[in-house]
Amino acid sequence: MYEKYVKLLKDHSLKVTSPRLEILKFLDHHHTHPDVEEIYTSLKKKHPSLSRTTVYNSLEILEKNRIVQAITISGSELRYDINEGLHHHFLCKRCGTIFDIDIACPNIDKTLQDGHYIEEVHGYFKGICKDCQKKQKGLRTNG
Amino acid sequence: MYEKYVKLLKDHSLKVTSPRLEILKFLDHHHTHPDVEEIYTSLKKKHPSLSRTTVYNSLEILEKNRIVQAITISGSELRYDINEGLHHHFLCKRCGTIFDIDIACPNIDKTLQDGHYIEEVHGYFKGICKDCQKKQKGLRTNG
DNA sequence: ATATTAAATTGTAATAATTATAAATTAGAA
DNA sequence: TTCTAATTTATAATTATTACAATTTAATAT
Repeated sequence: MYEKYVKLLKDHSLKVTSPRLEILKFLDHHHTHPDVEEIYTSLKKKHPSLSRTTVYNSLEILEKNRIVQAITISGSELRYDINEGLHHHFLCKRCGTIFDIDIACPNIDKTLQDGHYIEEVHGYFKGICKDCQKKQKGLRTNG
Repeated sequence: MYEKYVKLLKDHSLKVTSPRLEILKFLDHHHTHPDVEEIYTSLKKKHPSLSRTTVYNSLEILEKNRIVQAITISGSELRYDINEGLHHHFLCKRCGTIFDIDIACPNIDKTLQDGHYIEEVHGYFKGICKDCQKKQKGLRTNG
């Protein structure tokens, strides 16, 4: 059940603790880019001893080890994602949903340019998602 | 002196007020991607009646009108930039400096893909800037 | 198995960034 | 010049995050 996450932690010489395992499992099962509060609230139900601080601490160390990724696309709070393969993100300004998008980006490979060494690449796209466009069209036709 | 900014505001049917003019002038003269506090503190010196809330409000309306751009690369606070031509940003993890970078990105033109309509593109790159790399090398050679 | 210890977890309090609110002021139209 | 809606201002409230100190625990050595 948890072997996958145990291995992930051990491979990074991190201690295997239940908050870490639960957070990894949650992110692995919920690719909705949840914020800290969502992760905390969800896990708290089954693990009442969990502390919000632990969620912050765990996510920080998981991020430093590149196991999870923090996304700043919303501007107000950090959103988290299991880090499996580089991909970009699209935020719908209307419904707030964050979609994974995997379009090719020539700048993705860690290159030097201007002499700056690139370790991370974040592509954030914002606009109106497919579903919200549909809703809008429907309203227009009827109005 | 301020004609340029007066025109910008009028072209967007925004009222011409001195906070707005001062903020635009400041961003036009300081391409350092300042946060709200830096803008507020700097302007407060010459305009003691200025309120922090006004800086927030003004930046919000300027952003909605695409006159300025809010950057979320740092993750902790919003950083602002005059919106002249699409370009990307590089954050140095060591010194915190945000550099403008203008590398080509094929995804920049407002395209549809997956059916999502793109209105904004933000390319954030993080790593170690040229200067910080130099410093590091110097230390290594001497130690 | 047990003891040991550094690391992790927990709960609370503090901080920092942002937003809400309501009164006073002001830009721009009439 | 008057009028009105929009803007500015100051303060209070909220939200996300970090600091801190006490308790607990994972992993190692005994």
